[in-house]
Amino acid sequence: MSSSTEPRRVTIHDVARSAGVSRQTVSRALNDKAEIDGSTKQRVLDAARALGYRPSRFARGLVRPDTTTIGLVVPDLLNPFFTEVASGALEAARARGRHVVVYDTTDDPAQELATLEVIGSQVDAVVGYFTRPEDDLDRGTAGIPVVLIGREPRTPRFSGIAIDGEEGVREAVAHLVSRGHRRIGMLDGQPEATVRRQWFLRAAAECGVRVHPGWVTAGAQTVDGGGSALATLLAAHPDVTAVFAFNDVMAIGALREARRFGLRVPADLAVIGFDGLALGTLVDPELSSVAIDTRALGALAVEQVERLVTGATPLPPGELVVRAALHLRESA
Amino acid sequence: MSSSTEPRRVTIHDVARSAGVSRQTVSRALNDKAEIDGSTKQRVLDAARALGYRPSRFARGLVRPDTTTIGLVVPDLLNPFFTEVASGALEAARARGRHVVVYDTTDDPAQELATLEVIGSQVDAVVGYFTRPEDDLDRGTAGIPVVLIGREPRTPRFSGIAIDGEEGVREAVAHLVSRGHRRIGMLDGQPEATVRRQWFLRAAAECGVRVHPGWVTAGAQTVDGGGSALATLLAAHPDVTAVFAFNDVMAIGALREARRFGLRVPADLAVIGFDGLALGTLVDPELSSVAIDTRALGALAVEQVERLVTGATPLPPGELVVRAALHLRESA
DNA sequence: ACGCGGTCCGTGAACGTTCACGGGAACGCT
DNA sequence: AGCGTTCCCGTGAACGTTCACGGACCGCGT
Repeated sequence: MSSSTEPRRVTIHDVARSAGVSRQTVSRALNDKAEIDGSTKQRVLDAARALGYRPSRFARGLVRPDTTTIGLVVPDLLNPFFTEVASGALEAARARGRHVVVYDTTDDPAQELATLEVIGSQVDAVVGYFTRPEDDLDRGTAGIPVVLIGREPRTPRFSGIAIDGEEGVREAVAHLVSRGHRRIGMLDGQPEATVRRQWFLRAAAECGVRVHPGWVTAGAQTVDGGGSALATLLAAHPDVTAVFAFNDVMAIGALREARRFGLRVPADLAVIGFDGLALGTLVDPELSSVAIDTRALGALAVEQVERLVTGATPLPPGELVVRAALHLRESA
Repeated sequence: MSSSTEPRRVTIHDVARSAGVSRQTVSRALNDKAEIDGSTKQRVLDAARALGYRPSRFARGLVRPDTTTIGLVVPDLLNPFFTEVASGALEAARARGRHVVVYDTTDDPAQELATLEVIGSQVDAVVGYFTRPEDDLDRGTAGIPVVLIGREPRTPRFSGIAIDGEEGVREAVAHLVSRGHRRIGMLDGQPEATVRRQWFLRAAAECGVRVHPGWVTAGAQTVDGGGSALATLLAAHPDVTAVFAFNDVMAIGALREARRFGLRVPADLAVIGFDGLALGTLVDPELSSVAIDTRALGALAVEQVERLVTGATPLPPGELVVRAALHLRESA
C-alpha cells in the first residue's frame, strides 16, 4: 500500500534543470531578487509550481540564519491566565516576525524538563512559566536565553518578568476595610505561594485589621480548588465577611461555592480575585480583582527575549515588572 | 555599546579542536552513540559546555530530515473554543513528537493569507480554522498538507474535520419542546453560518413547532454579540420563551443580557448553546449546550495531518467528523 | 610471526540553499 | 573600432551537521 521507492525531495536543482537555468537563477526568481529577466522568471516559477517545489527551511536557515523562533512553555493552556499570557506573547512575537512554538506541560513539573530537552535544539530562546528550581532548568537550556514569567531569576543566566501585586493587594484590602469588613480571609493557592499571602498579610496589618491564622486556607489553583478552600474556611470560620483569592480562577470557584452556601455576593460575602482575567466579567456577579495586564506580561517577556537573542542591551530589572491595580466590579 | 566584532557561531569544529578530536567524535559524544571511549566522551562534553556549544538545528535538520513541525492557525486564541481546540492539537502533536507553531490571525481574514505566506516556508503541514475560500488559501500553502478545522473541503488538495451538529441540535430542540416551549428563537452568528441555522429550523420542523422568521436574529460571535442579539430578539418578540445560540460564547452573552432584562433562566427564558465549552460550567446558571469534543477536534486534525505528511493512508471522510450531543445543565 | 576480531577514531561526502564573484552579450558613446 | 555600462546569468564556495567508509591500534590465539 505504500510507495515502492523513497520519494526523494524535489530540490532547487530539479527546478533549475526543468527550467533550463542554473540554481542561482531559480533562487533569484523565487526570492524576488533583481538581475533576472521577466520571462525567464516566469518560466522558473511555472517549473517550480509544476514540480511542487518547496524550498528547504533547513538549507535556507543554514546559510542565512535570520529566522528566530522562540519556545513558549505554559503549564496549562486551558487555564485562562496562561491563555492570555500566550496571546500577548504571540502578538508581540508576530510583530517582530518571530515564530513561536508552544508547549503545554499539563501542570506536570516533570514535563518541564522533558519539554526543555525536546525544545532545546529546536528554538533559539525560551519564554515560559516554570515551577522547577533554576538548577533543574539550567540543564535543558544549554546556553540559550531564557525568560521566566512571573518569577524573578536568581541566576544571571536567566531573565524574568516579575509580578508586583503589593500595591494592588493593598488597594484591595483597603477597599474592603472601607466597606466595613473586619474579618477578611484569604484563599491561598497550592503549592502555597507565600509571596501573595505576604502581600495580603502586610496590607491587612497596614490597614489595621488583624488576620486570624485560620482565616487563610489553601486549595488547588483551580475552580474546584477555590470552591473547596472557601468551604473549609467557612466551615471553621463562618463569621468571615470577605475573602481575597490567590487568583481569579479560584475566586470564581469561591463565587460558585458561596452560591451553594446560600450566601449573596457581595452582600454576605465580598470576593476579590487576582489576575484580572477577562473571564471575570462573564460571571455573576462580575468579579473584582487585583488586575495585572496579562497580555503585557507575555509581550514583555518576548521583548526581553528578543533583546537577549539579538544581543541588544537587555531591559533593566526595573522594567521587567508588571504591576497590579485593583479593578472594582460587582463582587466587592 | 555593541560588540566590536561579529560573534561568530561556535561550531562542532571549535569543540573538536578544543577537545583535540575530530568532528565525528564530537558528534558521537553529543548524540550518545557507540564507538567512543568514555574518557574522551567526557572530555568532549566538557569542552562543549565550556564553549557554550549548541548544535545548529538547521544543519542537523538538513542532513537528517526527521523533525516535522506543524503550523496551527486560529482566529483568536482568547476565544475559549479555539483554546480548547488548540489544547487538543498540542497534546496530540506532543504525543507524536511533533512541534507546533501557533499563529493567531486576530479574527482578521486578511491575516490568514499573510500568516500562510509567512508560515509556508517554516512548517511541513498546516492545521487551522480558516474563513477564506479555498482558492485563496491555495496560494500560500504551496504543496503542503492542509487540514481545515470545522469545515469540509471542496478541493481534494485539502482535508478537513467536519462538525456534525444535526443530531445534537435535534436533541436540544426536542428537549425544549418537551418542556413545553413553543416559541423558540435562535441567536445566529455573524457572518451567518447557515448550516447551524438549518439544523435548527429542520429540527424545529421535525418537532412540530413553527419558527417565525423574526425569531432568528444574528450577532457577532462574541459575548456582547450574543447579548445584543438577544436584546433585539426580545424587543421585537417578547413572547419567545427559549433560544438556541450559535455557540456558547454568544449564549453566555445572552445569559447576561437576560439577567439585565430581569428574566430568570431557565424559568422565564431557556438558553441552549453550542460547543459545550468548559466555560459553560462557570456561569450561573450553568449553560446547557449542544456539546462537541473540542479537544478531540484538535487531536483529530493533527492525526489526519500526520498521516498526510508521512504518506500513510489518510483517514476516510467518515472518520473526519466530530458529532455533537446535548449536554443538559441548568440553563434549559 | 601472523592473522583476526574488536574498539576507537578520523576523512571525504552529502544534505539544499544563498552569497560573492566573474563572465558574456548587447548597447551606447566617443 | 574601442571602451565602458548595464543587464542577465552561471560557477565555486560556504553554512554546520551526520553518514558511510576506512584505518590505526590493541590484545589474543595459533
